[in-house]
Amino acid sequence: MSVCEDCVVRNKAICGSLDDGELQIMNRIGHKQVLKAGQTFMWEGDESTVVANVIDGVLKLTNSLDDGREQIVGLAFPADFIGRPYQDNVKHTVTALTDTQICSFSRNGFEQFAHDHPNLEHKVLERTLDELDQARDWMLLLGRKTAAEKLATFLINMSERSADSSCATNFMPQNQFSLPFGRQQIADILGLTIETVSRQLTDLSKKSVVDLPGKRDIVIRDRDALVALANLQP
Amino acid sequence: MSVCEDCVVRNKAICGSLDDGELQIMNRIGHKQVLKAGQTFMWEGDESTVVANVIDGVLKLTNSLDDGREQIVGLAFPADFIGRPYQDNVKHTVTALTDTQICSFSRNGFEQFAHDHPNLEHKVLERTLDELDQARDWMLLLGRKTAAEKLATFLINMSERSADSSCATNFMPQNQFSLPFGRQQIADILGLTIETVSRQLTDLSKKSVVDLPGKRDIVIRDRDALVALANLQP
DNA sequence: GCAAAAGTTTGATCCAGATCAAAGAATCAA
DNA sequence: TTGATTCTTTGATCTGGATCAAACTTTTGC
Repeated sequence: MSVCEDCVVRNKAICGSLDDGELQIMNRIGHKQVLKAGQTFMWEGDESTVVANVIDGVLKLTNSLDDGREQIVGLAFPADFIGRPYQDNVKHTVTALTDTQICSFSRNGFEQFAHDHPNLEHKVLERTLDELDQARDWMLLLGRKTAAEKLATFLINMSERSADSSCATNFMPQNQFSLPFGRQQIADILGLTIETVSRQLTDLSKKSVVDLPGKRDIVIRDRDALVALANLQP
Repeated sequence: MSVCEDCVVRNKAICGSLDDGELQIMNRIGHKQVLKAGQTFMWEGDESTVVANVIDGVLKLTNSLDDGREQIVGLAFPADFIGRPYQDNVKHTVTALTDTQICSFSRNGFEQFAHDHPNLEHKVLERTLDELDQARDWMLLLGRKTAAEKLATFLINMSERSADSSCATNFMPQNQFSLPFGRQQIADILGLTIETVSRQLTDLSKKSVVDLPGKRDIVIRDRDALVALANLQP
């Protein structure tokens, strides 16, 4: 396995808090691992035995009901942390949306290492607090926004996330990007049906707010209009 | 200000990880504070300057849109931690639902203390991870459950939370409890309107699944039926 | 104890988004 | 290249929950 020095997400992931010596130890307990698109890394209810950093690719975190209804409760992009330390069972399913590379650790090994390196644990805390804020923001969307507002908010959000993962020096949101997933997945993120998602996107396209050159491609033509439609909270 | 030894939530709150000496230091930087029912502790977007432990009472965390639509994104019960360390602005409004007592710290003081006491920071991390799991569970409810399922899930959930705050030795969920809030608040938790909440509760009462002796009182008469209606994920 | 205010229930109606159905597009396999 | 599969769009219809409206209940203040 290659050393962390080569790791593309080294500076953005939690390991960014470690010095070279610490990184070597972490290196010893971590494993690079590949997931094919569609492959599930852990299932809701599973015993929590591994945690990982995403190196490349996108994963979805989902909760679902026994009749098949599914809600995507989070997305993990490169440098994000997945898995559940300090808890015996994981609460949501983690599935790769694209071919994915992760750097995984046994939960025990990770917890031990984190215990000895408060810097690392602090990074995990900061990340978790951010994710909690994001999850709570999303609750407003799920509980109170209309379908049109949901789609607009989603597109703005994705354009900002695409910016992060593309180029480290340029944090401008991208007005042109490709989604790592299809219409059904968008529906599962927004708490809508696939038909409603399709209709709303067609509407946005008819209004010339966005272009849809390919099935998964989005071009934002009128960002101000999209922001207005999103009704972002003040 | 009285010492932490008298504090009723001492063992359940994050300060439970501290020894007596540490607690005395924490005591020096903390202030007991009282909030009247309805009083807002911090506003969404405010500069983050204070954090606190809830000693007694219940608070709601909310996000809202400029046209008044509101979503309750969390509840804080005794021993819970509120506020946002490691971030310059808070992302949601925190408001007392009942008369409330909290133990508050300046964010700076708290962060400094946490930095010097990894045990405490670890407790905050564990709590934050739990809250994140809960928030994500709630996203499934908001995005995918029907009104009837939402009400049933809510009642089961509240009965379990009431158990915790009442008696430390007995963790049995209570079948009889009083809610710290009215119908509109329930609607804001579930992403429904007040009318729908009222109708669903009336239905449950007609089916003899619950009794509603007072405006804010709930008696669960048939817990199995309620669990079945809640469609809790497997 | 009584009027005013606030919160809750109930009824009638409406509509945003779901459901059902089928026709395109794109992708894939051989 | 073609047929099969999968995904997406579009159309028609239905319905759960919202909205509008009004009556009822509880709480509050004097």
